[in-house]
Amino acid sequence: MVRGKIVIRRVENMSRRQVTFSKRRGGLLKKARELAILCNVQVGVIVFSSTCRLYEYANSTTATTMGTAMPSMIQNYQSSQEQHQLLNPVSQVMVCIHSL
Amino acid sequence: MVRGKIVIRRVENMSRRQVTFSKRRGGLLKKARELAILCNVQVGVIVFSSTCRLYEYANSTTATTMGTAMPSMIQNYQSSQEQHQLLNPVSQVMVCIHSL
DNA sequence: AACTATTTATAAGA
DNA sequence: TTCTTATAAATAGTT
Repeated sequence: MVRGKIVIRRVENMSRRQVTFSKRRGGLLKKARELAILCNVQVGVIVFSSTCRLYEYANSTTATTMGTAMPSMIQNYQSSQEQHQLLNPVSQVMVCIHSL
Repeated sequence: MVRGKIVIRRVENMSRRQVTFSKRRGGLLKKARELAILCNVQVGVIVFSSTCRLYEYANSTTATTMGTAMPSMIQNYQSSQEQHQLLNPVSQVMVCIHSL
């Protein structure tokens, strides 16, 4: 039962954080899918867990092959950001080593 | 007032669709931000309206310059996709540098 | 944009 | 991890 309002701040207890992550990640992806369908818009969501596991949702308003929605979304994003990227070049990479 | 459950299906009325888009888009971005903070994970959301206007949220768990979170997220996404192609899912290895 | 009845999400407990 | 349930949060239709 919800005992009261929670404050939006990092959950310190690790196992509680894991449970919250699992629940809210599902909720976010569901909301993303609903927004895409209801409003006929392009939506992309990327989530990396603390162990760098990837969770994602992406749709396309145009017909595409399975699994191409996110790359297409990223292309659209980069196109729309071209001018900004010229001003703010980024080369940061998060390196991941994790046994799965 | 909500008269009953809605079916997740494209809203046909244009002005209602616009209102739904505005409300739910805000809700989605808020949920994304909450997930990132509560669970200390990397979250990226991209939404393109039907007029191709961009709405986005992205955070980074490592310190980054303003406005670099989404490009960083995209790089991580593309890296993780490359690794999926190169490595067998069974023996995938990743390194995770992450602030906890 | 504000209101509010209802649905939906979800925190904590089992 | 899944289910339950009380309560908070989101939101559809109205104004």
